[in-house]
Amino acid sequence: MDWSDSDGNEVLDWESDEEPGPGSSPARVADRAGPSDETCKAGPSHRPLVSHFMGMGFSEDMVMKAIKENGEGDSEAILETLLTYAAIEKCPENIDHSHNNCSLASEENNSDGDDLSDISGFEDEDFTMGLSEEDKKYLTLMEMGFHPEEASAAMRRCGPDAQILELADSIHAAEVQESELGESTYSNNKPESFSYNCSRGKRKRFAEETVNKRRCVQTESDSSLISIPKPMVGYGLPNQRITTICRKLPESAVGPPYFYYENVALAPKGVWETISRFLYDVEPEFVDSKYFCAAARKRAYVHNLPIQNRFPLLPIPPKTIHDVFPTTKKWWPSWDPRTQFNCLQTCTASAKLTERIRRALEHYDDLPPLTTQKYVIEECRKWNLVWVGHHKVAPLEPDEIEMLLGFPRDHTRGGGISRTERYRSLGNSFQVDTVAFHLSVLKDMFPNGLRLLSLFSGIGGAEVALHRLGIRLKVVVSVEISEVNRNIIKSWWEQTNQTGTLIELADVQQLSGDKLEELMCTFGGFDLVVGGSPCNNLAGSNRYHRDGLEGTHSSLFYDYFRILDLVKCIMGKNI
DNA sequence: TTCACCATGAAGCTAGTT
DNA sequence: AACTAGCTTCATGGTGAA
Repeated sequence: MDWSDSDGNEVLDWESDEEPGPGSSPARVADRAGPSDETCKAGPSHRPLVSHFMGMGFSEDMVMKAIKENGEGDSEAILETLLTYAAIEKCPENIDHSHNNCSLASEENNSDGDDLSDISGFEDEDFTMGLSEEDKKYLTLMEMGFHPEEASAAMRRCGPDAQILELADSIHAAEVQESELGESTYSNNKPESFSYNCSRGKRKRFAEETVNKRRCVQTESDSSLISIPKPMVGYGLPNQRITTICRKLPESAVGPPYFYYENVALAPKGVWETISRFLYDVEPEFVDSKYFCAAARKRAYVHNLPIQNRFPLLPIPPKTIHDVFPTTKKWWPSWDPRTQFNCLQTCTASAKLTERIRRALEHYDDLPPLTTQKYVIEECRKWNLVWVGHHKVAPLEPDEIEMLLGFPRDHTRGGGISRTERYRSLGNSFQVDTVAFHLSVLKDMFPNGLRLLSLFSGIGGAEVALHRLGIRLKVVVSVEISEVNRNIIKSWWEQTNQTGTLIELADVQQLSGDKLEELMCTFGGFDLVVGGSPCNNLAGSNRYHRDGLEGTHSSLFYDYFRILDLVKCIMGKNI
């Protein structure tokens, strides 16, 4: 059986997509290799300093020039200059400006190396505007090629006032210590016991190994807790000028197929460790959609996609409440400081609550007492209420939520779906712009379209994202338990005049190996396996059954893994 | 301490049917 | 009028991170 693309026009080099290319971090690559012998060429007076920076991966010429510019005394300034040089050197050829509206103007302004104000590496002020100094330091560390967790850990160790150089040193020191102890938390080559390689006969061993893995969770979770990076920007945001982060995937994680798994970031302790362990030790990418739209949505994504040359969907959505809903500005009281929404959930505020708020405010003109303000703001934050009149708040309408999440207007409207059901479906969905940004790297790889296996499809967030990216959907096998959601996808499929094939199935648990093999025989395999399994038992807002990954609904994650693993095996990478 | 969180389930409501 | 099914409303708390 030939599992290559049926069109025979997409021969991908699956092994090389994460190789350090021209866009990879000089800091990172050299860091791993250790200081080079070339250090000796540096002048005697500068030698320790030059070695230090060359050890971080900067070229000798660059270091010498930076020292000359700043003098030897100010290491922090030298480092900033070096980062600027690195940015200038890499930007034009490594960032694909054709896909986004990234302007080179500010880069030109910085090209003399004197203006270091933009060290955070962002062109679009939108994204840096709200960031604290601490956040900016974090981003700088990431641009230097450090892993998000390394950066977070160093910032915890060194405190909020630590300078970049001190933080970088701290990370190096930690690495040295780890290597001396013979264990590396962030190592690309994890111990054998952690890996789970797909191989012949694996399907038979699946159940047994799954149980063993589950058992491992309790004992290992304490020693390798994943910390959530702050700011929650993942491997970078749109219009970020420097994308130097380079990650090396564990061998067993490399496709085909590509996979993309999503769930709530703030899951109970140990959950993401378990998910990551199952999904071939790929570390989650934590992203808050507040950087992509006007509503927060803290999620983690485990995927084996390349992270270079991502581009955002256009038009870029507005990121403040006032920009999205200009009419609310008229009624927005000065004492309500919100500029963005909290997470759009599956339930909305009751009419009684909005009435209680109206009554609480009716006796005051403009400035109610602080206790009233506090009460109203608290409820507004909790339920994402907007001001629609004097002293009058209201929950967001379903079509407004559709817009915020990046879906076409009326995507969930009609077809017999109730209003409550719309809220629930939307609350459970992807934020399309965020997911599309991550999936955008597939556009150049699959110019003729791709074959998608979409598990827990919901209202088709992944499908909509790929479509909006202009990626043709040759085949979509969508598995979704809810009939109304399946109808929504089918309706969208017809309305958008798709030319591919859509197959809708109801239950991931019923998707057997045989059925999967049959589908893959028909279509020649899948290029991408997307899924966001239920979060019911993980979400903080569930006060009844927050039972973790073993909960009734959330344990369906294991079906995502089971199916992905089957696809990997059938695609035959190791057969 | 404060804040946020893809929720749940019982009770009430409503439209349709007999 | 009585019944039913499906939908809406309402009240409810704990965990984890900063």
